[in-house]
Amino acid sequence: MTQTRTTRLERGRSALGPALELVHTGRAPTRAVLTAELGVTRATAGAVAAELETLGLIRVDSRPRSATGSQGRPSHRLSIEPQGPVVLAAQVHADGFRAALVGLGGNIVATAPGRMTVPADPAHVLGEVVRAGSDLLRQTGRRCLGAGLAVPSAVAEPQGTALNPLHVAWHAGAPVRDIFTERVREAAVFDRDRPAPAVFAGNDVNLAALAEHRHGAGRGSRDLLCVATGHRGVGGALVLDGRLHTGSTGLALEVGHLTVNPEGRPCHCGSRGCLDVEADPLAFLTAAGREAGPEGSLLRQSRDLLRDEYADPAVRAAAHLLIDRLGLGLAGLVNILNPDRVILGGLHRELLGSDPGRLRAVVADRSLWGQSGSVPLLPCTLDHNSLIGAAELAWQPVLDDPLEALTA
Amino acid sequence: MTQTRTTRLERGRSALGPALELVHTGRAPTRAVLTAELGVTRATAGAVAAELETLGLIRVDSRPRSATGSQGRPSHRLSIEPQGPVVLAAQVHADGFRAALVGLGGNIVATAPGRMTVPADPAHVLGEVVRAGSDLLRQTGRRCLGAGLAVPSAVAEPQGTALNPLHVAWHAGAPVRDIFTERVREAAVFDRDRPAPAVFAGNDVNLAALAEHRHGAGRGSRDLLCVATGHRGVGGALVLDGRLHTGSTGLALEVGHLTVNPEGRPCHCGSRGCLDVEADPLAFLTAAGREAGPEGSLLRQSRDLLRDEYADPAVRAAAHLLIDRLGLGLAGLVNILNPDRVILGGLHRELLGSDPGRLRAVVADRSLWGQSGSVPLLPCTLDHNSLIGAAELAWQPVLDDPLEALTA
DNA sequence: TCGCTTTGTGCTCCGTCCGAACAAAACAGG
DNA sequence: CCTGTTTTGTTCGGACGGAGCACAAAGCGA
Repeated sequence: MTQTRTTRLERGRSALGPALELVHTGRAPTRAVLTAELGVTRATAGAVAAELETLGLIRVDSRPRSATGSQGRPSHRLSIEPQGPVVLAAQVHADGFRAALVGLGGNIVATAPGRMTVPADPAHVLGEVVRAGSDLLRQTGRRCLGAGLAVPSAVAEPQGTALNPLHVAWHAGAPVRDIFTERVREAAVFDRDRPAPAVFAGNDVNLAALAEHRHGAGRGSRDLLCVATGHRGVGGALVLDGRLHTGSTGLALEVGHLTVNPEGRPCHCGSRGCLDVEADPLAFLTAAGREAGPEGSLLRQSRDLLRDEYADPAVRAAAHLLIDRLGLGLAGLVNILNPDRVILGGLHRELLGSDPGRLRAVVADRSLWGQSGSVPLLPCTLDHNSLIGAAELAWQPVLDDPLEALTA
Repeated sequence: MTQTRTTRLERGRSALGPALELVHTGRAPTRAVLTAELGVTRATAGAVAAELETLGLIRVDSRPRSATGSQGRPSHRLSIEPQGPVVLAAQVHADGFRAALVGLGGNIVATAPGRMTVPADPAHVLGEVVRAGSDLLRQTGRRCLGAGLAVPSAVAEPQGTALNPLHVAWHAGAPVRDIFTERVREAAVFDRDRPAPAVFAGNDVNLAALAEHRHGAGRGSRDLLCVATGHRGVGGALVLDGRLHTGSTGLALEVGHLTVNPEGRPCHCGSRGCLDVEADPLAFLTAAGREAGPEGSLLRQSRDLLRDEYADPAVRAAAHLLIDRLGLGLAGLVNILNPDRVILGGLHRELLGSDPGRLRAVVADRSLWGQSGSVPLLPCTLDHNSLIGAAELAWQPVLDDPLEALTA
């Protein structure tokens, strides 16, 4: 009897995956740098780069367009193949969705927005999302290697269900990953002659953090904390060693119920003064004495207020109040997670911009150890970071083992 | 010119390390299981086991003492070589220290306690520790492959300094790792003809968690949270995928300043009602209306009280109060970290034992998502878990690459 | 005793990457 | 323009870890 091999240590034994990841994240602009980053010989790096080019994933330019200025033979330049394959990425938000085709390197190749004025059930919304995506695929004629979805809700793993999809009026526990998978398969978006790739879904803040880690403000971080607020509530995410930390059931970094104001208003969780109700756009508008508009416009409304009426003492006071509460929450998270960098998205990004010194001071004051207190606070820098993060999820199998993903 | 190799992807390319780790943690009792766990062929597993035996680390018994009951040829049994090499492990606590020689598998081969009645500076204490350890080595004649130290303080990385060594009256920022390293090198504890191995230091709760993960209540967990209290303050630790998560500067899981009682007593951190002052032995004794003894006996005093006088309504009320506060803190941590298991040490272990239902209910009630609420809460099971954890730290290089660590 | 099942062992083969020698492409200086 | 220097790319042989296969060994059950 022959032996049954249980593939366990099998994943990505060659340097192909790491090499692609280096080009993907822009850390290997030339073959010489790739050689150094991989820690292999020039011969190996050359073979690896050639194979990735053969697979149609990267481009190797032997004619460097510009002299580097340094001595020696110029190295071949490496870049993502602009006509290469894409993945289907989508983001669902309070009042609509956005579908896109995203290439390696976080390049958005094509994108299409969609609006939904009435709350619609997930099956309908995701059907529209996939229809928009497959339209884009037909128009561009690209090959599609995977699909990823960002939703404004915690996503339970391994089920792939949306647990608190507040903004989109779906029922708690909606199996968004399975629905999305089904719609994508129906649309016949992938190569017909090969096994269909896995389809992914994740929380939008988590995916924003992942995208920022690979292509934005989080580049180079080994221990990245991201905190962001959209319209209601506060979300968090942690990227450890380049991988999203989702916890054992996908529910890690649900930071909304940290206590930041013991005398604060009651929260639906039973406590009071939670970050969720003390540091989101609604809290900001209330603190500034403004009337809150419809749910899907709270972020825009807050952002406009902060930018256009910062001279108004009430607005400034509200900003300071939110900064202080956010700072308290961040300090608690820094004490627990000890990240090497913190990036802020949504309204928190604007608050940081409005008074960086104040927020840094609060965090430094309330987190232990001066060293942790000096953790850098940075704004998110990518447009559509959740969308790009959804694409990262879909690209991951290719990054892990390009050969397997493309030919096996 | 020949190429300069920068060793980067070099670590542990063969299956030797993973195999040793499986035997070390008891997950590979036989060669057949080892084959399955490694996901390699029987031939490879056989070669690997033989090599580990040659290195003197494990024992391969071809004569199984007991029939397995199942059909087929009985597999060779694998076990840690009882006469194999050891590491020097030590733990410093409020009123003394303990030195030990620890083999693979978490086996304490020899141990020696030490007492210090007056606060002593770290250089003196660690000198005594190493003296005790090298005495043990001389008595047993074992080969020593590394050294690890557990201290009741956060340890900053990569400096290896003790940031808040409250119980031992050392100055904040004492370079304990360097001092320990120096003393160990002076004592000529390692093989003379080989480069001296690295020496490690870590926080005692962190190391307890690591030990429990490999040999105790945390076995098999991928996402283990540990919370414990000794005499004063509360410590936390997280073991992710079998590795201690220390954060970017070693200060992760400083959980003492989570707010668990908004109206609580002020804490030195500037806030009030912190876990540190609301859920440690001192808080328990105070709540029970008892006079607190000397610092180094608070845990014993609390434990005795809980065991012997639980009938006393004041004691029971104090226990319930602490359980409620601890539960609030655990719920916050569960929301942030989403562990698959929580283990409790020190007084928290006893509190769990005194009323498991109450603590589980509080955590379930205050952590989001019923699913996370049902995260298992378990007591620590190992004696001297910090000590064994310190040994784990010292064993890690051997587990990562046995060949390199033993012969290179 | 004879199958049946499971595990251990001895070979060959293959893929990945190292190491070294050599070639190519730039710059600097005369 | 030519030459040496520097840096990078290329080619080829070989080491090494592990797969795959055939066969042997060691237990159970009838």
